[in-house]
Amino acid sequence: MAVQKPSIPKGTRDFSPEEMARRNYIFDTIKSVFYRFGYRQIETPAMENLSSLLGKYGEEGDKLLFKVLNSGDFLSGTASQDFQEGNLNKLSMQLCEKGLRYDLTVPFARYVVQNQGNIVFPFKRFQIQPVWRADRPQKGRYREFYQCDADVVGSDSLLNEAELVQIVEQVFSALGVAVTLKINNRKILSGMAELIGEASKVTDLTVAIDKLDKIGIEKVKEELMERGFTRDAILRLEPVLALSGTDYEKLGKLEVLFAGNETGLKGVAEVRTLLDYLEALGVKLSYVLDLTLARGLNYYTGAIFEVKAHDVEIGSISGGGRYDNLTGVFGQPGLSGVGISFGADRIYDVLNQLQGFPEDRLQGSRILFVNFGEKEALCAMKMIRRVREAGISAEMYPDPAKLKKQMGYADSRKIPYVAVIGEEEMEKQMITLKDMTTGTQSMVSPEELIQTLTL
RNA sequence: GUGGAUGUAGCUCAGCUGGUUAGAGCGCUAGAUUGUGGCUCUAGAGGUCGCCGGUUCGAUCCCGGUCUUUCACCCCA
Repeated sequence: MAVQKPSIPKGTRDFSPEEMARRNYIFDTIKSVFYRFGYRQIETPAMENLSSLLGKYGEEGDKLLFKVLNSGDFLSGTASQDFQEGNLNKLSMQLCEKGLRYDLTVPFARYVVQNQGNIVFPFKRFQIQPVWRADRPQKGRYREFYQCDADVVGSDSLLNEAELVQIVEQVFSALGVAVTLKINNRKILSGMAELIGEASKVTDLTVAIDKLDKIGIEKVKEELMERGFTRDAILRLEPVLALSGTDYEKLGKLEVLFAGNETGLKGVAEVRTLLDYLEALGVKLSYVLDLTLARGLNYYTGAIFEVKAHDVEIGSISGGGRYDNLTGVFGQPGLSGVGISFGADRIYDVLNQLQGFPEDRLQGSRILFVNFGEKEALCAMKMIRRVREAGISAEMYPDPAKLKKQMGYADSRKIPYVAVIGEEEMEKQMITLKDMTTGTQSMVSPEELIQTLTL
């Protein structure tokens, strides 16, 4: 067979032991916060039925779904006419009935409806799994990446939102990353659309104004024109976007503008309540009401969140919001949910740039036992059993290689201690223990060895 | 999906506006040091110059295509 160059698909990555140690540090930190807030873990399959996925993420989202080709005779049921005419949508539905999950929220909604008989509401679950998007990769954007989601369904209370903000606070304070949480509300955005007489174009409006701080007001106006907004509508929008002051001041001004605008006023009231909660709770996280924050996923109906890291140029590292009827499309209407999602891969990139990983906690074995040959190795293995029973990670060099080589192995693996058991040590029932950081070594008893390593 | 860059040793990169043997640093292997890592010195291994095709007496270099990586846009974590 011809030798082929090893490679992996575009936008995917391998993770080395060092990278996994760092990734697990992130996962463990997030997980422990989730547990602390009473969330419990579930997992769902990598593949969902395509019908569960399609139509949940908007037109763009549908295009980014990875579809899985049917097994067996996947051409049966297709018509050659469709191939000739290039009816891609129809064909893809016939060729693929499964797709890789695009996020964790929609599979969760499916899970909730499918298992509604066994779920006690309100249901708090978290989920840490990879998701896949057929996007063109670039900085901080991969085709396979991990999300860490915590969601509550079956409760309308804004206390849930307040809890999610605290989760964000605790996760990033534990990781030592300075961030700002942007808060907005989809009802405010709907109110804006209504206010300017373009109620049917909420999505177009949000996509455009989301770019405000990036491209400036003039470009946003241009884009709105392109998206078919009237000059008059844009004129009326401008003062809303220009609202300034503290969060509460902005809310006050909005309230005046929204007079008689039911949806808009409801959004203002929700944000006000949330801000009140956060203040009463003494939340130290930096947060701000950002009226231009939109977020693309079109299933959000209430609060929306997005987290930006300070000091690092990267897209949002976390986001979420409330969705009132995601379970409705699966046949269980009236269940409101709210959740937050942490982008583990981007958080990794941020911590990497900030050199924020606690390297000392991320290593492997604490001690390496040198291999001098069959008899000595067996004796060392016995000692290793005792060391491991004491809860210390230990390993032996599996081959009787030159001592220099074994030492070099310990050095490159950053193993802090090396134990040498040769003929002399076997006779005396002692171990030569070398401290690799200081370079000193001494003869110790098995008990002393364990004691040294336990410190 | 649109537009721009990129690909030479395991890694980071040189390579003269197309010429005979493609280099460096780091890493790796061995030795100096047969029971002691890091530092030093010595030697060595390692390349179909991303892949396919074209132009040419001759291509790592020029042209076309393709794939990879990467940047911006769209969109998004």
